[in-house]
Amino acid sequence: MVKTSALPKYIQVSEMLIREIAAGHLADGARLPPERDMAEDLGVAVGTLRKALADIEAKGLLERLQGSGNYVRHRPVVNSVYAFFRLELLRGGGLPTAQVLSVDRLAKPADAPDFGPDTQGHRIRRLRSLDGGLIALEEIWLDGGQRNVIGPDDLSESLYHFYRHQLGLVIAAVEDRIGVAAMPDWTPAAFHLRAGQTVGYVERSSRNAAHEPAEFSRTWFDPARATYVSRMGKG
Amino acid sequence: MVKTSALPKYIQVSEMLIREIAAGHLADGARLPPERDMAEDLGVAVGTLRKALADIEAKGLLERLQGSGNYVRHRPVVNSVYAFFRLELLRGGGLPTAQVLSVDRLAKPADAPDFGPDTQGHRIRRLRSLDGGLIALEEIWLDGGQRNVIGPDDLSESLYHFYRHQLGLVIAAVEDRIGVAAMPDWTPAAFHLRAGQTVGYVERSSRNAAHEPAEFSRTWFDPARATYVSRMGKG
DNA sequence: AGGAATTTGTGCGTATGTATC
DNA sequence: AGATACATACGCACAAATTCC
Repeated sequence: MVKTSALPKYIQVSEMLIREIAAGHLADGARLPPERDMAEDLGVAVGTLRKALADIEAKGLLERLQGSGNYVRHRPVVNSVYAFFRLELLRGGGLPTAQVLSVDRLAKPADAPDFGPDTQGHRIRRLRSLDGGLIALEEIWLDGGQRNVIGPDDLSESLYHFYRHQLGLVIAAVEDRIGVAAMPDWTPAAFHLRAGQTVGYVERSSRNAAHEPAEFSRTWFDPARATYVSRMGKG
Repeated sequence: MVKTSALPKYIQVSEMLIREIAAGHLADGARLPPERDMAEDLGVAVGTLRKALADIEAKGLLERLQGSGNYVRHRPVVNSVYAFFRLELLRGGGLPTAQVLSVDRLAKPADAPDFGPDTQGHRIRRLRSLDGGLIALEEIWLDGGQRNVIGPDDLSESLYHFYRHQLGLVIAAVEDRIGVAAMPDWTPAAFHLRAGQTVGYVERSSRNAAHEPAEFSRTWFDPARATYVSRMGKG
């Protein structure tokens, strides 16, 4: 029995449009076609498209003006609890993208905190960029029991949609520990920093809705190009 | 010519419900009637009510659970935003103390972001410890208009007690930017690190209840002894 | 200046999907 | 397994804001 359970249409549409913006196909300031035309082209109802556009607006990538149109605004993508913890360019903002380097099923590292019952884990290594410039290296660990096999193709744009819909995992709480560390020995040649260099370092532990450890990650970021931002409170 | 143009229904509904919650007519944890029943009672369409409920949820006063119901969440104010941001020993925890080094009224530094209208500011420099061991240097700036004179004796252990009771200042939101920097040139001889050494660095901007910039601080911490911790989410 | 055309916002009703109890 | 309740999706009509002739 196959469990398909596709994402809601309005999310498919909003992610597609966000990718279009991120890829530069929709330039900053560009005006989208009228909603009714777009909806017809995409084969969805106007209300569905409007919900997608409202999502994109909430992420700060779109400005919607009654009587005028929908305008692309290049800004950082924001979602859920992760809105409060993110890497930004030193001047603020930056459009984030990520590239998966490898996905492996390995024994858990001894120095990692608990993130599930299994003795093995899935290790995902990613290169992270802001506005197209490399700014961080990232290693994410998921418990081996979550799934037998994960391939790079499973991880499209949004890691958290993969968690949510492929693993049934909803991140309910995160704790970040920020400090200073040396770049790891797997730093790719493409990166502008070398193994051993001192950089900013973030260790994250995530918990699922039942408050059980579910994810562990470490991020090494270039403090000359990016800063780590936490926000809390109103507005 | 009078322009009446009543507010949209969904806003009228959400404001009415928010007043009900604020007045205590809807207790914390209370479950609202099913959406169809409420919509009928209020004389609006289900979609309109749902839009109102989504607004209230966005304000944090309501939790919407598919298949279960809509639940009132009475959270007047987050009383301690600082609970989520703190320095800890590497092994976790540690009892925090602070020692005021100096308090001066000076022209604001050029590289500081906005923290009030005045051209001068109060600069507080502190040594911070965990379990008695020095772990950080801190510099806090308050707007000069807050008060004419601040002496070291005004600042006992709790800086936020001083803000609250002496200045009438309630911190409603904070943003932290974390990275790597060099120890400043005013590093006291008593500290175990020297000026110029690379350490962890936090810049904090705080806002008062009116969302106006109110405080600015920078903290240099020893990454070999302490880590900066952010928490977000349930639990 | 003004009015028509365009475009997004609001509101309604209904059918179906999905999670919870 | 069935009932309940919220989520998604569709389509339509009209209002409000902007733009353009």
